[in-house]
Amino acid sequence: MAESAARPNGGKQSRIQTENRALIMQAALDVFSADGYRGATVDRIAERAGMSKTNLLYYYPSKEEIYRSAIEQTVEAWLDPFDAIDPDGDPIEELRRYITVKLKMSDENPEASRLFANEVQRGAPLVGEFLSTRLKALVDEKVTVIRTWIDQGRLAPVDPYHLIFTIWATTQHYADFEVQVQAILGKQAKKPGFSDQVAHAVLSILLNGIRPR
Amino acid sequence: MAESAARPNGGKQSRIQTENRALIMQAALDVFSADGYRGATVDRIAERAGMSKTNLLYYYPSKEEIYRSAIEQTVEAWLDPFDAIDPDGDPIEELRRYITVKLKMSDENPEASRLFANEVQRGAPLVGEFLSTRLKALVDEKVTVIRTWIDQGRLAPVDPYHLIFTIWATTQHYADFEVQVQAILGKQAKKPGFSDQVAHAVLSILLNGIRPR
DNA sequence: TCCAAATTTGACCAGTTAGTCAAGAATTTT
DNA sequence: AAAATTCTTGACTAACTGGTCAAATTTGGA
Repeated sequence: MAESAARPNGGKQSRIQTENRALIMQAALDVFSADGYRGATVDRIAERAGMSKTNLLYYYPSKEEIYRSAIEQTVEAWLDPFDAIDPDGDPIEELRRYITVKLKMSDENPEASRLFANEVQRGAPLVGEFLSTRLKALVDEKVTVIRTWIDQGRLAPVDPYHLIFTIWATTQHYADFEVQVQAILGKQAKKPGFSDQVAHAVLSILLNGIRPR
Repeated sequence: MAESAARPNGGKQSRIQTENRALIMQAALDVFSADGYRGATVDRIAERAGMSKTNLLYYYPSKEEIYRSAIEQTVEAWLDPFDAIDPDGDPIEELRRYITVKLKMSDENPEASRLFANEVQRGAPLVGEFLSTRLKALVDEKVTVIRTWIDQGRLAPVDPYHLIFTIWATTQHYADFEVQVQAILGKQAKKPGFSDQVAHAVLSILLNGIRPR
């Protein structure tokens, strides 16, 4: 008897499984991030993945499951560099590195950023739980680190929560509002060195502020 | 012969017209900002506006037209305070005022912010033209102003474009990621003085930076 | 090669959606 | 008050959507 594709044998995936699941995830990222959960159609995701809708539903049992997988994948990738902020490192260097990594992620995988943004803007029906438990705990932890740095005089006395929000906002903006950035900057936003230029400008503003010195 | 409601007589709107159009626009803002263009349904907008779908379609001929109206309204409100940045004012004061106003807009009308964000993230099918013409021109104008301020030594030498993006990103974040902010800050994010607290923190970071002085 | 399992698909179904239509109810004008 | 206009609605349609099913095709190991 043919088993569900989710677990064809002892948890191992065949070559075809691995390939097709990867194709589906990439297509899901593209379509969900562009059209939102309700706006996306399984047909479109299938077309983008180069297979029939029926076949796609052989690998993932429902639209919601495809979405859930795509979101989970995105969230994990999103958390890693934040978690990596080192309490024992130099504050400015740690934040510089985090901002640089996040800008790079926005540049290289803007669809993931938009998918997550879309989910949160919808009211986070799926990741709401995650936000108020795991993410909140992690943020609280980093906030303590930042407070220590401030107490040691190694960082200006800013509200750590809003500092984190400001970093998230700024770095995500270049993915989420990519079209707007390109409309305003023109073709320069597509040139090779652009992401370095962004990193330099953003770091300059967040590190030094805009008040003349 | 009954004429289209769009122009019942010489352009004047009856009391009922005015009332219902306002109801529809508010409902459209709510629903489109939560579910996106494709995810929103005319039925839901009508329900939210407290009338039948058929009646709603009497006032706006199609879903797209409802969306277009809501977007246009939002864009206009969004442009005003940016346009108001005064070349002859004090740079820090002008930017402080702009940031404060934008934060207030995010606080008071987060739906509008999310509607616009959603449109841009979708690839700006409707406002794309606006972004690369009118908005670009306005941004270029303000960039010149900021450059002058920098040349006069009244502002730190930052890239004006990215300064503007940073301000937009940060101020919009509190509307677009409202759920995330609340999940992390808890109930404190709902208290009366919260928006002032946000304004203070964001201004402190953007004006002074986070490097210790 | 042969066969069982895995993969793929077209036809189909039930529910939803944008928009139409004709007719009834409310409001304004005369 | 009567007539004309504006407003409102339920019933309907055609297109689309998520998901099922049985049958065909392909794959990989013995």
